[in-house]
Amino acid sequence: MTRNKSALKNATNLKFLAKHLGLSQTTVSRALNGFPEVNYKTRQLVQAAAQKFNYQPNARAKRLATGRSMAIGHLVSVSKGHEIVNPIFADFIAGASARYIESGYDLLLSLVPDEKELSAYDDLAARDAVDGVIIHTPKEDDKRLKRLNELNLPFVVHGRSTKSSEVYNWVDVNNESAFFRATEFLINLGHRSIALLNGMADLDFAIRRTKGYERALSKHQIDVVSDYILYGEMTEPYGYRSTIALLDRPIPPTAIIASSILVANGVRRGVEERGLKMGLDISIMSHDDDLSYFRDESDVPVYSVTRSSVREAGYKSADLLIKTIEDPTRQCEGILIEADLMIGTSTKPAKS
Amino acid sequence: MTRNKSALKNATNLKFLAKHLGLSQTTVSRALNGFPEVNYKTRQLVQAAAQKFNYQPNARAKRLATGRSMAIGHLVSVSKGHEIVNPIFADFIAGASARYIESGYDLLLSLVPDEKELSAYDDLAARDAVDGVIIHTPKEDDKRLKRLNELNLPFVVHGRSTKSSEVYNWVDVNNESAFFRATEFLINLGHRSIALLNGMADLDFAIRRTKGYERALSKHQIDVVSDYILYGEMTEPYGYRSTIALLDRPIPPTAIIASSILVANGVRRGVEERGLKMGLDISIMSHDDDLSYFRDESDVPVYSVTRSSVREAGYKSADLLIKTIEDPTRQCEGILIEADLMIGTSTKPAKS
DNA sequence: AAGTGAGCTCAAAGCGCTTTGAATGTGAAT
DNA sequence: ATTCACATTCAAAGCGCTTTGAGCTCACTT
Repeated sequence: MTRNKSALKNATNLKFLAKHLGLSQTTVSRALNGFPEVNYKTRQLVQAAAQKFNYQPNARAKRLATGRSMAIGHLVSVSKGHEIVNPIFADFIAGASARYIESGYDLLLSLVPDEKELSAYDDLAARDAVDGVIIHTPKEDDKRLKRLNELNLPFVVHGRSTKSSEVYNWVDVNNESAFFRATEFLINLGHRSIALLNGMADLDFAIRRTKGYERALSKHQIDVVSDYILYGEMTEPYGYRSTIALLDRPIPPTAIIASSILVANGVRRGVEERGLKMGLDISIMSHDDDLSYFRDESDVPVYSVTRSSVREAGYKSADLLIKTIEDPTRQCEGILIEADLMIGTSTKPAKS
Repeated sequence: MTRNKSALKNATNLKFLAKHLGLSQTTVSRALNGFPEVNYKTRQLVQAAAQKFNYQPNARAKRLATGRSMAIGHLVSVSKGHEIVNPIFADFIAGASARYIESGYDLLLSLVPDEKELSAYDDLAARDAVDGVIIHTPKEDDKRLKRLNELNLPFVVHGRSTKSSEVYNWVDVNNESAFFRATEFLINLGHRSIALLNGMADLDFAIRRTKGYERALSKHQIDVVSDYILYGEMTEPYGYRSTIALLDRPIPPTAIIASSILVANGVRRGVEERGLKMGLDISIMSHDDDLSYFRDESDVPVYSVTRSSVREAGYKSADLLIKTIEDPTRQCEGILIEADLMIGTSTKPAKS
């Protein structure tokens, strides 16, 4: 083990400042933290001196003294083998980070292997390293919720865990309604065989999406063909491969709904490789997380999509978590975000 | 200000453990931290008890006592207006995080608005919140390097800052050579008018890429047409728009080099919209950061690319930073990664 | 003149660890 | 029996902040 001397990066500490001002540490600390019992003039002097010496309270000491970590944990689990980082992740984090900065929280990020997912939360709690966590991509019955409630660590789920019996905070897009509307929109255009390229089958949002899709079909007396519902990791190649497979069937679908814009890109590739025109020969819809690096600024959007900003979801999740941390008596809350339905050129009436 | 009582999430602290064992805190601490002066049997007992009570030293207290934050900062600057999070970021972080976990560091992430970029480092240093930082997407003469050296905060640059006179650690892909090879590869296929869809013009890597591209042209006595070099935010729509513009010129290029696989996707969209066949009618190359959600697992790769794993760069950057933090006397080091040239179906000999 | 209370300020006690420097016990060497 | 070295262990002093509880002034009542 290293026996490191503290490098003392910043010599301007409270002690120094207090001595310099001829005041006690108590008064200086209170002056800077906005306590009312400090004389106006004293506070002015203290603030001026703090400014002058660029004094910032040492984060480590502050955390120990207050018993608060002023940090939020984001654990992202990565499966061994196919180590895919969800591309929506970056935008979600961007939204959350903006909210954290407003309240002075740090964002602690950790990518953990699948199998260590649960114990990673135990560690975090035992070390008391964060004041709360955000749960990403929950399963239909996610074990993490129970564990976190037991650990008494505040958390917010991005998404939901339908079959979990836990009480918890969540922020979610109305996936069921979004995919219901997308499907119905295609049905109203005359499409009868509509394929769904969904995410991984054990994820809660994927299940809700299927549900919305099936509800629309049922409503219009269209049989659900289980062959038309595919599940997989939402990558561009997945969209491509699935599309090729679908188009090569004896009876190919006339419309495809993709679970993300990345998948939709793969779908387009497949469609074009088979010499078809998107929109004209086959309609394509997608869910769109409004990712910054995929944003479509053109006047007429390319894809017809159900759109919902994942960055906004990040901001709202962070907001809810902070409220929960700062008021432990607070009731759990769920925030449901409705997606917008945007019509682009990728959907056209079905050929008759 | 809140006057929060410490919630005391985990009652199993050192004091408790020591009392329980009938030992001093000193001995328990040393037993757990592997100090040699602890009796073998005592250590066994201590470790057993720690295990039993799931004792983990409180992170806040440990940090204050050791004077180390055990955290690395990643500041990502986001421009107001077009708030784009670089998509390679997620994979880079994944690589870095893996290395941090090995050594017990936390990863502190913060997205700061452009204009606060420098002061954000000051804050981090003054609060003494991290032991080091990683610099993302450096400019050709990046002000951050000087600032960090002044602050005496260890750092590693992902990329380089060619015109900076600072001494610093870096991990970079050999962009110049990669784009030289890509360009020469196209030239050898008979292409003479080759467009380059580069990243933002003030970024160091973009400048190096242009340099490699121009060097290849010069070597083969081909005039550099400045109209053929475009700069922009590396998104899919940028690839698309630029391609349309290029193809609609009186003399369109016969080959296009894209700066990222995301841009290449846009290029393909433009090419196909103009009714051309990728490879056959126009050759496309790209740089490929081997992003997890874009990975092309097919036998014959779609794109011809210069490939270099950004995740690996993340791991190496983290490794270099940790070494620097743990040995402050260490000399600065630069790690240059060569990209692989992979031939796909998107490049064919130029039509004569 | 004594009593009261508001307004400020302070010394000191944590927060839960690590680390220093001293103390103890043990057996070998003198 | 005394000394010395070695192996263990411990009490106490930080780390740099926040917060408690007390104290000191000064103005204002009664």
